[in-house]
Amino acid sequence: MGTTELRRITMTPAALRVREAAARLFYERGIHAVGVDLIAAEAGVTKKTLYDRFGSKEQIVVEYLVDRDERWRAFLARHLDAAPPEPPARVLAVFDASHAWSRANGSKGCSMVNAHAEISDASHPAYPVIIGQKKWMLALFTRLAGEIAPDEADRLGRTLMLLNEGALVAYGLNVFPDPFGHAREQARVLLTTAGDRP
Amino acid sequence: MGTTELRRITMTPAALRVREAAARLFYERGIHAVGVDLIAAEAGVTKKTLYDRFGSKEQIVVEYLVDRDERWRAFLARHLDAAPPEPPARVLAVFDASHAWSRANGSKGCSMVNAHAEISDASHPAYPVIIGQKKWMLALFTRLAGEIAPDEADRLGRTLMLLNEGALVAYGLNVFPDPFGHAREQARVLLTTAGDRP
DNA sequence: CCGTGAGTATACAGATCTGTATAGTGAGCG
DNA sequence: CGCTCACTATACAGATCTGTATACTCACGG
Repeated sequence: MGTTELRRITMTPAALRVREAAARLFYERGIHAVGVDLIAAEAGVTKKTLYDRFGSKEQIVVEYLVDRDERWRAFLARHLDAAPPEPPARVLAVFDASHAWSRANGSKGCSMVNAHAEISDASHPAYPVIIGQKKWMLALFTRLAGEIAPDEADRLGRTLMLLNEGALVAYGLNVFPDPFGHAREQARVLLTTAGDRP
Repeated sequence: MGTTELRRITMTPAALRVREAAARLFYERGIHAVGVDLIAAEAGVTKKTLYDRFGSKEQIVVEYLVDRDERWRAFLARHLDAAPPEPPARVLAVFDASHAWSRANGSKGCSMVNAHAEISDASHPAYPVIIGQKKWMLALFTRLAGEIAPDEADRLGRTLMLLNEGALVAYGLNVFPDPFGHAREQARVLLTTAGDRP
């Protein structure tokens, strides 16, 4: 029931440097705009090594996105562990995590959404990774909302999802200042009125 | 005060076919993944003609996005003209327009957001077009919200913006069914409670 | 009737793309 | 010692990328 299966490539030090360089370049310039020669050069590695480890550029893309997904989930888990136990505060902690993540990882929006824009085929191995993260986020929001207003969990979870995704876009495109703060405040209001009239 | 200036290329029939083919290919496969040879072939035009009209691939990208922007604004204006004059109904008409537009134009999300993901340089001539459309949408939402609750126009406009952008992403990635319907309903609730307690 | 402009057809330049081949180095280990 | 493994260095294959050059057709307008 995991998000993906395979992906059993040995992460040698050189492979880690490749994934690191690819992650930065893919995110900043886009996947198709970055060639394997550049990735190898930035990683301080020959193309031979790169292909020995990953086998194809497509596999590098998959490793990039899977790693990004795992990092985000761990990052979010840390924020949730540090949050107060009250359910509404835990929801707000998700928006705080999104904000902190975006500030730390650059302002080009969501890696998954950006990758999706460059992948035409739904049979691409990176596809389930992208969709999986969004479904997982919706499930998380819905679960947290269910601890506040069980019979409105679906509606609230979806609304929180829209606010968070909207904030990610607004942050990346600099539409207005502090979109995560705004989304967080709107989420707070939403949960307050939902919890007050059960 | 217009969004852009130049863009004075003569749109001959062949040029129109080029822009049409490029628009479809760019949106479905991504900008960097599509070459000018393919665009010319799909448009039934030689590369000579393509370069005589546009001069560069970059210019084709700009024309693609400017045209998309103009089409969307005209499309939205038609929906707003057909909507009831009551301000809340006009806000909901924006979400209906987004829904109809997305249904008609494919499920790869927002052209502007996708293009932004592939453009690294902020000095790219397409940049102001992308940012311009989002700022314009925020201004529209804020103006419409101002006719309902003037002293909350900014807050409501921004929240409506997040709901709409979030729905665009959720629709493109198929996160849950009918995100525009959901966003529209949440907007309705938001405007009702805002209008009721001035 | 002659020039202009939009278009076709084809070939090519030079760079860059993904991916592979050959040959060799050096460290760890049984 | 000898084997494996991670890695370097270099060259190249074949395709595709953006962009240009040459030579031609055809319609229209002064």
